[in-house]
This record gives sequence, C-alpha cells and structure tokens, in this order.
Amino acid sequence: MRVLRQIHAHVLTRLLPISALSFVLSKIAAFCSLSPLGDISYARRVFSRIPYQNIFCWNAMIRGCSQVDNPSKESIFLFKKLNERGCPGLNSFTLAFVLKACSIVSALEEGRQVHSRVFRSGFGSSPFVQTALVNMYAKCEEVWLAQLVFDEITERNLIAWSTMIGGYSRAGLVDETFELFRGMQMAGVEPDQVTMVSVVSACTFAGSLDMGRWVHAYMEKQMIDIDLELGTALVNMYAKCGCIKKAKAIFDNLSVKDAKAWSSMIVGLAIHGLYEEALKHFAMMEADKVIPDHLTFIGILSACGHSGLVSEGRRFWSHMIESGIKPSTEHYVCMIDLLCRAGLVVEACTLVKNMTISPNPVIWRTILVGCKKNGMLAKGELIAEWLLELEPLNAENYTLLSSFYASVSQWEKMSLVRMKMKEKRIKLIPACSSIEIYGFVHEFKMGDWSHPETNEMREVIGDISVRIRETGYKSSITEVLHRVVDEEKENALGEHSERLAVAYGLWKTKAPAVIRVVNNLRICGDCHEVMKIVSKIYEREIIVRDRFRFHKFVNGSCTCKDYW
DNA sequence: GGAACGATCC
Repeated sequence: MRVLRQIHAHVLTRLLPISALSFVLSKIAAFCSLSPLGDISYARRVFSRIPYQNIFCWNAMIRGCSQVDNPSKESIFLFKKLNERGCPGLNSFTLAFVLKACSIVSALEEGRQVHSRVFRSGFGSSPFVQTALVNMYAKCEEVWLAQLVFDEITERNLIAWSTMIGGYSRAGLVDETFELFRGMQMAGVEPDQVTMVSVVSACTFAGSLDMGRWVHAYMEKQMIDIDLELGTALVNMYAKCGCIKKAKAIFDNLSVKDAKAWSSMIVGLAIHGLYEEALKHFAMMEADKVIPDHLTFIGILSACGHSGLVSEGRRFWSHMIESGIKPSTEHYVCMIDLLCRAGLVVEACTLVKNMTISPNPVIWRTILVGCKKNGMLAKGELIAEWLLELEPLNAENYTLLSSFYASVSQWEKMSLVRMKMKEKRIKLIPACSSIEIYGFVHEFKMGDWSHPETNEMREVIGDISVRIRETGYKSSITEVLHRVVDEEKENALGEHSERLAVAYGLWKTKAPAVIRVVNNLRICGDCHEVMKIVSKIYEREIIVRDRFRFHKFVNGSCTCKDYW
C-alpha cells in the first residue's frame, strides 16, 4: 500500500489526459479493493474521484466491497447506483460479482432482482452467472430455487455441480447430496477437493461412519489429495461419526494446520470425553504458534464444562478475554453450563446479568437445566417464563420444562405444560435412533414396531429386560414421562428408540463389532444406565451419539463418567 | 479481472 500511495501521488502531480488518468486510477482502485494487501476505504476514495468510471472499476468495487470475511451490503448499493445510471457496459462479471455479494449477506430479495436483470441482460447463458445464481439461492436457503436454476444449465461444469452439491450438503439434505454426487459421476464430471468437502460434510451430518469411510476410500481411489480444508472436513467427519482414532490419524498427517483444523480436533476429542487430550491439543496448538480463535475457545470451554474442570474453564475464559476475543453468546453458554454443572447456578445467573449482549434462548435453557439438576424450583420457573416468552413455539422448551417439573415431582404443573402444548398445537420432536448394519441405515422411533423384523426384535428386547433386571436394575419413572405425551404407555421406557436400535444391533452383529447408534435427541438417564449394563452383560462395546456428544459404553461404564 | 469447500454452545 505504501508504494501504491506513492504512485497515486505521483499520478496526481502529472497533468495526464482525463482518459489516461481514469485508466490509471481505475487500476489503483481495483488493486486496493481486490488485493489482500489492499485497503477498501482507500479504494472507495480513489473510485469516487475517477472522472470516467468504466465498468472494469465498477466490477472491481462491487467485488471488493463484500468479501466472505467482511460481509456488507455495500456491493449491492453500488450495483443499484450503477443501475440508476443505466448500467453502461454491464457484463457477466458485474452480475456474477453482485450475485456473490448477495450470497455472502443472504440477500434473497436483491438476489431475485438481479436474477430478473440477468434475464433481461442476455448474460443468462454465462456459466459464471449461472453458477453464481445457483450459489446465491443455495446460500439464501432456497435450495429448490437453486435446483431450478441448476436444471436449466445445459453444460454443467465441475463448479456448477460442486455448487449445487454444496448447497444440499449445507442444508443437511444428505440423500439429495449423494444423489447429485452420483449424477455428477454419471455425467462424467470428475469431482475435486471442493466437491469432496461437501460430500464429506454430508456424511458428518448423517453421522454415518460407513458412508464416510466409503467416501474416504473413493477419494483414495480417485487420488484426490487431502488439502487443509478437505483434511479438516475429514477430521470432523471421523470425530462426529464416532471414530476419534481415525480423526486423530488424519489430523496428525496434515502438513499445515490452521485454527480451524486444530479446533476441529479439539472439539472432536472433547465430544468423545477425552478432555485431557483436548486440553493437551490446545497447548500444542499454542506451542505451534497457531492463534486460537473464538471457535477454538468454544471448543475448549465446552470441554472443560463437560469434564467438571471449573478452574481450568475460568482460566481459559480470562485467557480468551486477554487475547482480545469478545465473548459471544456461545462462549457464555459454555461458561454458564460449566458453572451450572458444578452446582454454581447462582454464579451462572450473575454472569448472565453482567452479559453485554442480550441472552438468547440457549442461555435460558442452559440455566434451566442447571436448576433442574440442582432442584431449584422457584428459580427454574422464573427462567422458564422468560424462555417461553422469547420462544413460545419451540417444542424443545416444553419438553425441558415438563422434565424439569417431573424432576421436582410437580406433576400437576407438568400436566399444565402438556395442556399448554396442546393448546398451541406444538408437537414434540419424535425421538429417533438409527443404526447402520452392512451399509443399510435402520431407523427406529420410540415404541415403533414397524420394522420388518419386529418379532425377532421383541425377543431381544425381552431378553435384555430379563437380564438387566437380574442385575438389580430398576427403571426411573421420571425419565419416562418427559418424552411420552400419552402417559398410557407404561412400557415406553423399554421402547425408547435408542434401545430398539441397540437391540437390533445386538441381534444382527457379533462381538467384537461395535454397536454404533445415532440419536436425534439427548440420551435419557435411564437409557444411559441400561446401556452401561448391556455393555457389560453382553460384552459389547456400544457407542451412542446423541445430539451433543458421544457416549462410549464399555464393560459397564461410559466415557462421559456419567457427567453430561 | 470472474463462479464451488473446512472448525460453533444447551
């Protein structure tokens, strides 16, 4: 920039013809807005003083004013200004750049307007504009519109396929992601690292280790190099799919590791209950001179919270603030959770009071869970009131509140919550567990006997209940109630979806195969106990991924040490 | 001078 400023000054002292001056200034503006070494505010100043602003510098400004690391609507305003001037010289670059800007700030309405401009402009057949449109709709969470545009593309190149696959993957539409990935292969277009990142992420979302392994093997066969981004996606996939060893192996093999890669590894270790390892990795990261960012701290704080490391948590909190990272809601959630789990609910509430940003529903839910664990009825009720005011239609809140009342034996209040739900026509999220057997995903809902092998499964379930009762186990009734709407289901506990899935796994596979179950909700306390016993009496390793983390049951105990 | 990718709390 220093050299550029000198050139700029030099240019201004010369009496250049207007056209030459415009040309030089537009080059300077373009450099300032586009180069990583540039300076966007300098670009703005230069741009505003160009006598003849050609389309080249307009494009550069539109592109430079909204970057992924600096989202802003300025590019869209610039485009509007250009529109007011009748768009002299508008080209496919302009349209692609402004669409990219719309995708960065999720500006659907403006994006649609640009889309109609594309129609009129005659640049609709530019592959750059088409892909930018697909990307814009996908980033605005309108994947179906993105698909419509994608369908219209006659010659789909690698980028177009990748964009669409990425759109589905980000939306968590796993089947669609894979269908498109197959379509791409059928069309004879070779996927690259960027494509594979999206496909790997879809496996992470599905929690499907078999799928992930298949994709990894495919990459090896196709000799697709594992770069930093793809490596991070793989580390994340293996960790979230329950194979922390493999995640670690891939992580260790990365030649360059940035904050994202380290964070991914740290969070992975933490959700597997390997807290010491997580903390060790944090220290290794700092020793490696990689600066932890706000997400790394979320990972390490939650690791401390889940393992009851209160003083370490406080230390990391101060460390974070000293590093100049302003705590976000997520950081507060980790810290509040950490304090609540340690029984320090009052201190957690003080922290909420002193928050500089307004607390969101997650904060209130965390405190409410804390009140539940510590039997604080009055405080919990107060929190619940705020929570329901803030989010009156979220089923999760009602489930939590009703389990809260159940835990303090307030049955009448609990049924009032149920009634309120019925009034507001709020439906519970049905508990659902899945297990993968020989590449097939079997899904079970609570009390669901629709599986074709249901009779055989009943026998296994029966066998489990007999054998665990022999060990002296008794089920806890409060756990039944908060998941069941109709209390008439007395045996509902034995039919929790995770138990059905585990029973199926026990029956279909033999030791030493690990039974891996994915839950959409948090595992209940009673099932947690049962899994421990089953792992011992059946001598099987069981890994359950619930909404938040992993539980690995081996020989009667769980890696979470019952602290979750 | 262009379009696609990785880590986020309860």
